[in-house]
Amino acid sequence: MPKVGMRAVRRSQLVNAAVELIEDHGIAGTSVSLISAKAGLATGMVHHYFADKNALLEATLWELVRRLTRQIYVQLAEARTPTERVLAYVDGNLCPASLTPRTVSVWLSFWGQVPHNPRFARIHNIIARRTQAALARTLAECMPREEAVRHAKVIVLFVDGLWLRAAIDPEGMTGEVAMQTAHDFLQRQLGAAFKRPVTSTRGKRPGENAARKSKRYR
Amino acid sequence: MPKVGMRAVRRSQLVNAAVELIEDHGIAGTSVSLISAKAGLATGMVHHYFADKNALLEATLWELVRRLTRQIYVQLAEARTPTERVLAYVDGNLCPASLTPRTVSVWLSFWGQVPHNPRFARIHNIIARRTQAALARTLAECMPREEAVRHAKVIVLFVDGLWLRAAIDPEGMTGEVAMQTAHDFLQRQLGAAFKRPVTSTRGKRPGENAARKSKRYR
Amino acid sequence: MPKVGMRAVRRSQLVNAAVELIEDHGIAGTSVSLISAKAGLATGMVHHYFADKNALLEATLWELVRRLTRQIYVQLAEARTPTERVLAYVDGNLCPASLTPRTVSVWLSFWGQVPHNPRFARIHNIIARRTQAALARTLAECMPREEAVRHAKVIVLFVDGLWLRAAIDPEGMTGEVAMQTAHDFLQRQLGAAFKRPVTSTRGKRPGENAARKSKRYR
Amino acid sequence: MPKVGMRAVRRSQLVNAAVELIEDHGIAGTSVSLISAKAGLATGMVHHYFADKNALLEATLWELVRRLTRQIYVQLAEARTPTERVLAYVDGNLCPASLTPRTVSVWLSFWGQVPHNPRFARIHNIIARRTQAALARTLAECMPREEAVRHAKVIVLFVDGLWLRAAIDPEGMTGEVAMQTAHDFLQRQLGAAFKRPVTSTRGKRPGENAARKSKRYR
DNA sequence: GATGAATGAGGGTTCATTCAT
DNA sequence: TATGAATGAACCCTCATTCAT
Repeated sequence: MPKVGMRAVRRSQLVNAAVELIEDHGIAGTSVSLISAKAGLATGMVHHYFADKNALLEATLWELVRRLTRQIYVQLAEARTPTERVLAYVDGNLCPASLTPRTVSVWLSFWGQVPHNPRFARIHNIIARRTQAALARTLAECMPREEAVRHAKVIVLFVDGLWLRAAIDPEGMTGEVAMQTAHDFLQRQLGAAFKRPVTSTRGKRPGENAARKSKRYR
Repeated sequence: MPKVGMRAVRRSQLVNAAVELIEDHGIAGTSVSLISAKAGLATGMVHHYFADKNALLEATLWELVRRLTRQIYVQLAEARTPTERVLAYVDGNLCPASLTPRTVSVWLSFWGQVPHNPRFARIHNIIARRTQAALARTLAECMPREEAVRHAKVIVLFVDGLWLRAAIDPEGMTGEVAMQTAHDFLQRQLGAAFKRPVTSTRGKRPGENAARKSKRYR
Repeated sequence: MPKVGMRAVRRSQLVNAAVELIEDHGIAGTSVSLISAKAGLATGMVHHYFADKNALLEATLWELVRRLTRQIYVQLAEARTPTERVLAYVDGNLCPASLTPRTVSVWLSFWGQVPHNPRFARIHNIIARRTQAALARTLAECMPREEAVRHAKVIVLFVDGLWLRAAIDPEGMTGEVAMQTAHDFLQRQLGAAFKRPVTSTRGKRPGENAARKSKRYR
Repeated sequence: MPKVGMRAVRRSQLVNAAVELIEDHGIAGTSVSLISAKAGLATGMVHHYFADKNALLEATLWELVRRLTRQIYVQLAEARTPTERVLAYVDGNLCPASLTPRTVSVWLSFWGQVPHNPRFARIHNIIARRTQAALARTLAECMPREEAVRHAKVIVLFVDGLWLRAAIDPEGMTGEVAMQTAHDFLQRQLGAAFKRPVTSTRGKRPGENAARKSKRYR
């Protein structure tokens, strides 16, 4: 009889293998047989557990989302004030653990598919909307709703810009630089509302003690 | 003697065909035979005029740069003050003529190759450095050098963010919206230094009467 | 489970098809698609069972070595004295079963690749060394070691010369002629040490009753 | 009006370029465009001066024959006795100037084509017959005709064997080694008829002072 | 005489996918 | 559940040859 839970295990094996391969060779350089080989499985398994290559890639994209979300949770775990929570979002996206050249490269690969793959486009839009909404909600705690939305938009755009830059110039735009740039920006952008001195060592310890709170950023 | 000047003509044909195909199907979906077919040439011609597919793609990327630069020239033609020149840069990048879904899609395709293609990476870094320097130089006309550099960085990042967003959500982030968002942002970001009321209809007429001034953005 | 043992079967099919095609059209005229077609398989199979065309050709060369070795075994099976064993080597190389125009043609094709293919060069050198050593060992049974080595070298060179000649003039230099020429040569070259009257009909019956003895020529 | 003699000049340019390329990359790796490029001419010129690629290769083969013949002339120039003339033939074929890895490699390339190219086969047979006849004629000056023919055959085969070996193992079988091996062999093979002490430095100076005598080896 | 543009078939190779076992 | 054999279209690229200029 079939082993229980095999499905989840196998899918996870394949997805993780796919992430690594896309990091190294991009989506174009990642074939089904490479994925199954790296996962230690036979080629046939990919189509046994996924409808086709695209379905596997879609699951892979969700896995990326999950990983990034986890980083944000890590930061959120210790955030107490709205200001800190905004920072947590930004830092979760830009901390060295998130903004590695490899990670950024995978995201870039998927972005490149968006215009020709409605499924990917949909996922990205969901994420973008979710993120912006969460950010706006947080900001609304200490400023008028309208202003909060406007700021949320700007922050998301700025973070996206940092990611794109990191992808194109991984040496010049490391996680450290990106965080510093973002902090400076936030300081000026949010002005008085952003009182807290942004000097903490936050983002430097990707402590595993978090990842439990606030489904809001999921 | 064989027809003279064919080289330039054919290369141009092939590059333009490549742009169109990448707009429609991405780099992955753009094969050499499709390119030559769209250009109305035999498959062999691609390798007669380019070392390989990659060389053609590189030329294609430069063509994209050229097109974008031309839009910036269009805007610059009528810019008189530093403020207007900063706007010209931003509008050249975001005006509806530049930020079409198709154009954005091609750029995204090339960005996706950057981590695995040193040639593309080099080109993108050249452009980024060039752009930021030009912007900083312009801003330095009305503020301290250091501050100018800082603003230039932020503006470039913000524009990049807008492009990425436009790529992922072409409906929501049209050229018009992008320009408006950017103008609002600039207004706040540059503050007093940015006195001029940004309300012009600029960017809506991609007049061909320009493209002559200021080698600085070249 | 997939069919077991297919690997060996398919590789053999492909190698045999390659031999036939190279016999007929040379290596240059033997394409992967021709090979797979002659083997009754899809083109993809070649790269499923071999790293690339070169790996298939390498396996094909080893198959040729195997076939030639088998002929030598056939002759060795009935050899009792050192003299007879020397003759067995020579006859195994030159008997009509070995020295057909087609066989010679395939070898010539591979020789032609040697200067530009290190793998082929290596294989040929291995064979040459092996052969000469075996011959010298046998000759050493009835003459001083030094002399045996000298004779072995000469015999190998002479046999090579006969192969080259057979390749260039298959009509004039048939297996029969080659054997007779070699026997005359050996008679004179080895002189007294070569007492046995070389008149047998050996080599004319490629009996399949042998191929078991003496690992020495392996 | 057409420049006189251009034909010969151009053909020579192309043939020499072909020799160099085949030395480096074999016949398979030598394309028409490579040849014309190396000759400093346009691609079209090959088909202007030769019927097709094969005709050029044929001319190239004849050029190789010419070069080898010239080496034999060099040796023949100083040969006085029949014995010396036999040596001259052998040395002309094997002297370091003739038996370079590159030269041997080109010949091997052409041999590889022989079974599938009647034109090449014909040329090779002409040369072989010519050579053997000349050698037999010389030997007949100091031994019975029948014996001379037999020896001529053996010598030619042995020299061919040395070439093949040199092709497959250029390090081990240099011109020097080949000459020494051949001299030893001749000494023993021809025995009393071969009185002259073979110790001269012959073959070490490819003096250009010869190349005039005896059309017999042409 | 000389150029190199142009062709299109064919080269080796990779690939997602299917399926018998 | 799991294997990897099998397919064949499509990939990029090379080539000998022709031909307008």
